[in-house]
Amino acid sequence: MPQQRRAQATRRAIVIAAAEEFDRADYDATPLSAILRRSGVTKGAFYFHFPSKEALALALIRLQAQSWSRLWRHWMRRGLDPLSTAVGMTGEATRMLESDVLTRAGTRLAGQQVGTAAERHAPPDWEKLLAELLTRSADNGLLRAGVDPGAVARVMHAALVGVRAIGFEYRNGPGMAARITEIWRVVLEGIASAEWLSNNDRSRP
Amino acid sequence: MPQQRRAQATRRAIVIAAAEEFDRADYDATPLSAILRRSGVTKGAFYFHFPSKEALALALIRLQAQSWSRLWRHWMRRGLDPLSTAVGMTGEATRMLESDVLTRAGTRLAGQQVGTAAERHAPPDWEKLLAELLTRSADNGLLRAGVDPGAVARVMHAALVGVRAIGFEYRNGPGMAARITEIWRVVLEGIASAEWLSNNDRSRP
Amino acid sequence: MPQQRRAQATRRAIVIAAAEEFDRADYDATPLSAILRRSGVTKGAFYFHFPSKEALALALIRLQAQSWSRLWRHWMRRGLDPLSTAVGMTGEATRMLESDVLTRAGTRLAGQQVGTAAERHAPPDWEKLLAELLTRSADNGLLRAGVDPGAVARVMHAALVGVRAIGFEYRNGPGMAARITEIWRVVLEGIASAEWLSNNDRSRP
Amino acid sequence: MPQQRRAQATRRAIVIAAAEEFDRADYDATPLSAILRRSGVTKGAFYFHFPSKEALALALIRLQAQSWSRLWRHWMRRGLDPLSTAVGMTGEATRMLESDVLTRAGTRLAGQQVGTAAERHAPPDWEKLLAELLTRSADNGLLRAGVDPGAVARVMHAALVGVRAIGFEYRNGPGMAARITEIWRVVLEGIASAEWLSNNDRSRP
DNA sequence: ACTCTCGGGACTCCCCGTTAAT
DNA sequence: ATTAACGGGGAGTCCCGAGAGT
Repeated sequence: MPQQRRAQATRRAIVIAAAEEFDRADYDATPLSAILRRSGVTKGAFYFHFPSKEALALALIRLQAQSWSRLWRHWMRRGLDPLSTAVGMTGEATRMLESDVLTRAGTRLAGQQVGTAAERHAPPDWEKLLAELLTRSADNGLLRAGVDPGAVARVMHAALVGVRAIGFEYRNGPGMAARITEIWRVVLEGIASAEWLSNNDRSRP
Repeated sequence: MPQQRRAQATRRAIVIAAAEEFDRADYDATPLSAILRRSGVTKGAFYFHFPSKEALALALIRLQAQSWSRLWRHWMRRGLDPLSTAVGMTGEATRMLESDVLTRAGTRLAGQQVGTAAERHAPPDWEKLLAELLTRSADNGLLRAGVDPGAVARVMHAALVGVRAIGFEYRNGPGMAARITEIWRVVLEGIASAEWLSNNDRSRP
Repeated sequence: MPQQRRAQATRRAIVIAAAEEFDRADYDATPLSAILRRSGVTKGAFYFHFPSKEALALALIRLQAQSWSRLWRHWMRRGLDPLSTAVGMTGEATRMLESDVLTRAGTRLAGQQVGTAAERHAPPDWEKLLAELLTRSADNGLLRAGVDPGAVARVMHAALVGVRAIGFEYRNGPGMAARITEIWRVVLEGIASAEWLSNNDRSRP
Repeated sequence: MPQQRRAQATRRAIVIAAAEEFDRADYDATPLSAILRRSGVTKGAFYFHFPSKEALALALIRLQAQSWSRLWRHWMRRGLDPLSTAVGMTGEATRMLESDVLTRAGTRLAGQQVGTAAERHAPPDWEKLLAELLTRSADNGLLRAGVDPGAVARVMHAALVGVRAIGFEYRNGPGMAARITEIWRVVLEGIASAEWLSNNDRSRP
């Protein structure tokens, strides 16, 4: 166990270098050699830690799935009202995407056909999560009458994915987190109850 | 002249086969051989029409840019109010993405790092276009007071991109066009003037 | 058609170089690179002619199977008595193995697990062929009473294979063809009828 | 000493696993990893016991050479007449090949180019041994007049090797030992003196 | 002192986009 | 417009030692 100190470091180096490379290009367009060069790890060492390039990508995907799970649990436990939870959680998720290569690469890889669908196993389903939070918001009277929570969930999901894609591709403009804040501002204006809006005036940290 | 007839047909066959292949996988993951097999064109013939695989991809990107330009011109000429134009145009664009492989492949390729950025030359900037339409909408009193047209443009742009990405990746759920309609419905509720809303009741085909 | 002239030459060069290399070591122990170096053919050229290393080996196996078929047909048509046919045919086969690398390599490869058994398809069955010839010999009274033709066929088959293996491995001693002649001499002494022996005195060419 | 107990067991496990693997495929086609997996020994442990994969193979070859030596000594001491000794000894050798993986693998490896010829050092020379026994048989009047003992030795050697090769490759038919018995029957009919034959009627155990 | 984990690269086959010869 | 050839680079496997661990 203490023996594995060096091994752990090597494995970590591989994962980080891989994240940085997979963040720049597709799975297919990223040669293993680039990851090896960046991490300063030889082929032999790599294949000691991972059975294949694909396994490495799947590891990244799994890491990112875990990140989201942790994030969700954390926000659920904070005990905020569902609408604030949705806003806050998506905001933090976006900031994570901006700041954490590992999460970013994992998310990106999850959207490509790497490995069998089974191996990627159930990607984190933002749409369903948002639908739940918004339904509960409606039940608690945080949404205006007549607003369809499912529709709003789909809107926000699309916007989230879009912001991510724009952030990945264009890499300029307001920055992902700012964009998400802006989107919530516009959408909330149309769906949130007057009461919720007045209570959460201009606080979207 | 009769000679060029056949050349045109060959070129067209290549482009269509390429679109169908590039629509299924990334640029890198799509071997030229697959395109040749599908189009029934030999290697030699291909290299007569295109200097490289990359040039073919760039041709598809250019084609899609032209599609969008045509679409824009068309909707500008219809003389609708700017807000209806934005709604109608994005709807039709989405339907095109759903029905036309060529446009779809081109759009997808445009989002990957194929060729130098210069060669892809200015991608069609939906965000700017929407900003213009929405600014004019604000000037014409079609938006509620206090609504920031630029922000709305960014929201819709993100949503558009997101819908496209979701459609590409997940390939299930409401379908792109239905999603876009839904998004407009939610967003318009928050930004459109009461007058515009009453005039454009539930007509988002 | 005149065009294929060069292709044929290249293909031939590959096949011959492959035979020479496969004759020196096992399929697995023979790197493709050695074949390419020897033939002066580049990787690209090779893979234009053969889809894989395995396909090349299978081609050699097929070539050798054809050689044997041709040999059999030739000796069958000569109209000799069955016993003389068996003796003459095995002798010539052995001389072919000694002189022709192609046949030798093919025979050797056929005995290894290259490709699926189906792809190697029915190896030439010397044992069955010898059994037929010897049975006919018995029917024609060329064998002594009480001799079991099947048993003799198995003996000779084993001896043939053994001579081949010895020749491949040890590469010294009397030479394959001489060994086969010798074996026949010993065995015939015990099985051939007095009449046949006197008619075929010391003529084993 | 109690230490060496476990070491011996490990070494033995390696040797047996190696035999089983080398019996299935060529030296080159057998990865060291397969042997390690089968024996449950780690790479490090392996390289403690053997300096290289080749050394392991050579150990197997040596083991088999010793097996043969022991077999020879045993039959020499039995005091049978030389011809019966030859028959009995080859029979038992074949049965050993059938039943003992270790001997089988060693014999197989001895026939491949593993290590330098010097390292394999003088393979057990069946041909010479048979020649000696048969010469003595001739001297003792066990062979018919005019029979060349050396020729018969070469015949039987080839048959032996052939039977082994057939047994390795085809794995069907009468079984090695039965084939050897059959071969002796046919050959003896032609070479053994009437007296020997009548004394050793149908006893080839 | 002794295991054996971990790391090192050379080498495997082969697929790829591309060009030369025709 | 086609057939044929080119060679760089893809992932992955191999046998083996360096050096970290007990």
